[in-house]
Amino acid sequence: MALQPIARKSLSDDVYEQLTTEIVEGRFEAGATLPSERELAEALQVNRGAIREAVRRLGQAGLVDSRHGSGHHVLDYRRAAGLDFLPRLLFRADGDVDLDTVRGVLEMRSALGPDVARAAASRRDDAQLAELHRLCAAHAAAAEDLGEQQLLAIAFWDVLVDASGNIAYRLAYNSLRQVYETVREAVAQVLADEIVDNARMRQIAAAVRDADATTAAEVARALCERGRRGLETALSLFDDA
Amino acid sequence: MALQPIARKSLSDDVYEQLTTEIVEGRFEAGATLPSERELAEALQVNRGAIREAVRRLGQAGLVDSRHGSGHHVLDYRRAAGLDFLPRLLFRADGDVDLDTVRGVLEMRSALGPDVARAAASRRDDAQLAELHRLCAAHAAAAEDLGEQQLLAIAFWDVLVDASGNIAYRLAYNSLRQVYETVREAVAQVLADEIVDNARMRQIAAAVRDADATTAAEVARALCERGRRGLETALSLFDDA
DNA sequence: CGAAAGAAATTGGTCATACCACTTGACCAG
DNA sequence: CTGGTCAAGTGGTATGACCAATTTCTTTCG
Repeated sequence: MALQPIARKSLSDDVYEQLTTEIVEGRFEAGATLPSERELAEALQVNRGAIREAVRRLGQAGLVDSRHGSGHHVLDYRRAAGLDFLPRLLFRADGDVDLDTVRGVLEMRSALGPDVARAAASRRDDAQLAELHRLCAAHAAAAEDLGEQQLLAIAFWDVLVDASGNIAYRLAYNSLRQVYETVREAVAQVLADEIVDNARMRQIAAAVRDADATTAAEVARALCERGRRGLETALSLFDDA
Repeated sequence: MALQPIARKSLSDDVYEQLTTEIVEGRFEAGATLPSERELAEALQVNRGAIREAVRRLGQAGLVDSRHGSGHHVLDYRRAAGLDFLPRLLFRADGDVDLDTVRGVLEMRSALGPDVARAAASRRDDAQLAELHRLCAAHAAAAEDLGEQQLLAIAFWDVLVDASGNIAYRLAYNSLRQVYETVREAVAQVLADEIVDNARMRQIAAAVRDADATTAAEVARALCERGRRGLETALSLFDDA
């Protein structure tokens, strides 16, 4: 593996992680009140400012509701958190990947992907079209290198999402991608069938070029389903073991 | 209008809003560096802690990248922000609603809604099923009261999303709903065709009961499309004016 | 002159302490 | 039962200081 920049985490990052973990794992139940900022500062041996920065972020993420004079009240993250919080649910307490979350992400991608391609076919501009074809060619040239093809496939979807001209798709894609990046290398083999499918990438690019929304959506659906089947196959082998 | 709780916003909330506005409207371009915390504190006449709380949230939202000793660097929110940031893009500088964002949200809903219904049909439990039917009945009883029917329709989808058993759908729904809530009353008339469609709600509930995923998805698609057509019709009238 | 080394300035990160503003609950007067 | 008062607890804001990483400028030396 290539060298990685050293991950520096500030104190409040650490506090944030600890608190989210406690909440997700139910040690602070919905409806409960967080310990006071002063108590948390004492317990975690950090300054109150660090606690406040972390709790503010909890509020933004939709995990707590802060009320002046009353305290920080824990919410049900399933009802109040947004898609940005999904990466935080990918790993469970024991460090294992939560497979239901992975399944959910792929299911959502299968629902969105076709419509992204459909929209891109009707709204793409020439620069995006050219970039799609360039990526298809690079992808073909990178055969035998799964990791590289995976990155190119990501870049391909990135352009497609841009071409869809839908800011909601753009932001949702960013959120899902954050989950994907976390486990990218680990799932490369599982998704290999999809990742190496240069033919379908080209078909999508061609359909987008021809403004053939129906074909673009249909091929995108088939492409996403390949990855999904790959995962289900891997999981079924897992269950047998 | 019913009495509303008084909205209190803290200083850091205000700072956060101002900074997001500046970034979204391009006065701080991607790649640029934010003024130092000390400068911001001086300029906005608040203490540095309030600035830090706000900037931390910018970092969590994906708008800036903070580097010790270097500064807070502005990112391209279109590429780095997640779906949680969508509500912040709903209103433009002049206070008008950004119609492209509304279009995008409805488009995304049309893509997800059918798959949510499909998944719900295969995974729902009895309690969720009963709740769906209860909401259908209440919705029928609330005819003539568009606002009430709108709330019941939201509750209906809420249960459906739960029943889908997909945490990604759950969180994405939460994000989209935050956008919807912001303009809920304003768009009730525009989406009226969908909101009053008790027949399709019942069809979905029935299909979910019968574990008929295909029908559930198909009817959900038709239902979402009604709302979308309502918006497009309203917008076309708008363009003529 | 140019590159390397070092010093200074700038910036984010952390800390301690104080005080203000709001909420809550207990108690009391009407 | 209502409304008022009060004290304790909690979040919100403010200062001022110092640490740590980075950037910029200056100096030094080949």
